Amino acid sequence: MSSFDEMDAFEGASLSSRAMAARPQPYLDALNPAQREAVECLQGPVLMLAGAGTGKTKALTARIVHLLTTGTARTNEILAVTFTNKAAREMKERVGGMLGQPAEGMPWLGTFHAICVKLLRRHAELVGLKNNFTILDTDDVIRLLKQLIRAEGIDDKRWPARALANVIDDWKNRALVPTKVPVADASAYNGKGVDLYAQYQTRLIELNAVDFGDLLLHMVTIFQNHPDILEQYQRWFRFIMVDEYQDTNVAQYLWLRLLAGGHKNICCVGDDDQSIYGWRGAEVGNILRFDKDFPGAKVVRLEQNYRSTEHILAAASGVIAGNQGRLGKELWTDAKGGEKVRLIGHWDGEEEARWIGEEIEAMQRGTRGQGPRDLDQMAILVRASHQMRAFEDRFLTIGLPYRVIGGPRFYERLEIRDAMAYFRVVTSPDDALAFERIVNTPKRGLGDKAQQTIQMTARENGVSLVEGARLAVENGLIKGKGAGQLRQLLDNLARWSAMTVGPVLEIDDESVLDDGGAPQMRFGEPDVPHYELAQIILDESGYTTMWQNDKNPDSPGRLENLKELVSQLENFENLQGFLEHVSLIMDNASDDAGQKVSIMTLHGSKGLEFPAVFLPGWEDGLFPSQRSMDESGLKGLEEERRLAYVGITRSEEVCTISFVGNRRVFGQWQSQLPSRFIDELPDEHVEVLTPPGLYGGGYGAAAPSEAPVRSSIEEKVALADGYNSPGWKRMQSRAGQYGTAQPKPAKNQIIDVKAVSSFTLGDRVFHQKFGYGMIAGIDGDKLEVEFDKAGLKKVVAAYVSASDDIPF
DNA sequence: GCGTCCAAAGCTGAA
DNA sequence: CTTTGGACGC
Repeated sequence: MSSFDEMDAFEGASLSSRAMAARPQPYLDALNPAQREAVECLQGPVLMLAGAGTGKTKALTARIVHLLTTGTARTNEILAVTFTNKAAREMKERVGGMLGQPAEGMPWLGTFHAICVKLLRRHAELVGLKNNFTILDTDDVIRLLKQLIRAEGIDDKRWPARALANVIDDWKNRALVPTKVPVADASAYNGKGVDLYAQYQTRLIELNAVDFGDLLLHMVTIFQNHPDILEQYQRWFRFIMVDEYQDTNVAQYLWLRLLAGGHKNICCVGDDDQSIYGWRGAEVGNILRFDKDFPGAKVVRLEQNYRSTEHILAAASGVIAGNQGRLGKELWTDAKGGEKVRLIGHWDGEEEARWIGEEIEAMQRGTRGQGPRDLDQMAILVRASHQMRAFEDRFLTIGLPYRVIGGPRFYERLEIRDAMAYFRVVTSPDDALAFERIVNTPKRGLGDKAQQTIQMTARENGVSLVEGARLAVENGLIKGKGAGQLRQLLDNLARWSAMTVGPVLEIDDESVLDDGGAPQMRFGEPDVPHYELAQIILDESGYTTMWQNDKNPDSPGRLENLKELVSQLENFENLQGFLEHVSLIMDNASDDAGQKVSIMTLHGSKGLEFPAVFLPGWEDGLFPSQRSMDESGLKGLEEERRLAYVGITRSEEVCTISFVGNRRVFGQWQSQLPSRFIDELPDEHVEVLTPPGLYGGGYGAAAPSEAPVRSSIEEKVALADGYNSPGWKRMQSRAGQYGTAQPKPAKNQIIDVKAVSSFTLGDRVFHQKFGYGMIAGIDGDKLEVEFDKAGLKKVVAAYVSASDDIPF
């Protein structure tokens, strides 16, 4: 086997033939002809069209290994980009595995964002940044935009900052700097979009900060404006590989095209049928026109699927066939037989969760005719994250271990973000956003007015916020209790800063590029270990105490999280390194230990596979998502369909699709129709399950206002026998017409003014939040109601409806 | 300046 | 149903 030491012996020369002859290449023997073709074609542009489960990652990693063992490239000459950290990690591991040792030497294997951070740190000054710039996450961005919006006198209720953030993000994805935004987009955000975008960019530079989109955008700008720098990297990255090419947006596409422009040794791997990120600017067009960008490109199709049984594959193919304008691949498999895709309907979401929970337990015990399965082999893939809740609730109840992947992330929690803001202020005192966040957390008697004074002082003197705060307090502009507390905070900050050491970025010069070393960042040695410093900061700032004194039931949990945060810090060399890791790798540092069922979104499941997969919530409006169809029409629907395809193709052996008749949306019952994708599943590859017991099966027919009730046996039978018949479908579409016309219960059923007067003392009423109660008093349009559970409350009559229930 | 109460909005998707 | 932000009272 090769090793990096051995490879050093080949340094600097063109060695392919010698190396090839000298080394055994077992990784090549493990490939099928198509994979091998793609792997062995090292020079020139290559497009690998790889369907789901066709050994794409295997081929990609084999290609890297092939580049290395043939001596064609050295590890640091290969630029390999992925979209997720998960994918990058996996590829590193697999390259290491094939080489027989860890692939530490692949410095340029990573996500677009991680690689761009490295590059941008080297060239930050070219776009007006310092090399220790901060990376803002979505939360910071929104807060910043809100400030700008309010400064413009725009009502941020009518024009939410979030909407502007989306617009700007969209422009950045399309590699549009403010001056390049097309006239057609001038109306964006009430006509103020472009102006605010420009302001926002200016502000970011002032703050020495970037957002996610900037990482790419700035690098594209630099490459475009500095041909010499671009050329350096073109020489440097002699081989480029891109995973999930169908998901690249315009900015990423330009970035790649610029870098590959010289040698054109670029190998892109993708599957147009798995393009599911159109909403964040991905252009399927990139993959469709690859051979126009790179004339003479070799196109290889991987069509043999090694993952799923033929029924699962056929079901997926049947669904995706409904899309127009595909490059067209025909997946096939040697694996014959297996179970059909299973389909089941339930009364509501709770029952769906209950049934899936039981099914999982049965699979675990092996009583479902398959032999026992580990929980790790099972996954629930949902369309929208709010669907997860029903499963979590249910699994907690029955004590079924689960793990949520990509759910509410550790680093997005309030306490973690606060703690990190402290770290940020300490490591870079210019970080205004972080300072704003912590200045009055815990409460230091520094409210709106004091904070405005700080802002003004800073602006008038042209200094940072921290500096402005010091000036303000020294000049007695801040009064009362706040002044002393602020002074103490500032002293603390200065002290903590002295205990750490700022990043000593050693910008490597040309020679480093030429002699083969990757650009490095090095940091000085701090006086106190950073993890101890972190603990000190949290304790001395009073932040820990704040939660200790908080009586909320979740406070202990928050303290736990802070402890966890500090202990994770030990894995990093310094606070800066940690902060960067956090901003780029928002992975769930979930406890991998133990057997657990995975719950995740369909988007999050891409690239994964499980023996048994559950796909709940296949209902029109939820999946395909109404919003997607409203916003993007047929294009949106086709993307949803690809999502369905991705979901089904995650499964190896058992795939169970389910839908419900009633679902609670915003706490209100809505009747649902089965997804149109269910109609598109080929009958001969689907088995319709009869719901067990006497429950379930009904949908759309019963008034959703009542709590779920037992459905009739007739309904159940109709579901079991008739779902495939044209008559059933017609019935369902009719039910849909009636269904949507049905009066909605509770909240929406607002009682008009005339009706209000009809309330009298003693009437039974229903309130969406407080439940049932009796009217105890009437005061204009307000009612005093003695609620059965919530006690006496004064509520607006419009939010109460008459009820004829019987108190229990 | 801080806490409490109430009305309104929100649930795609994510580095 | 849950979360959030604004209004109001202390």
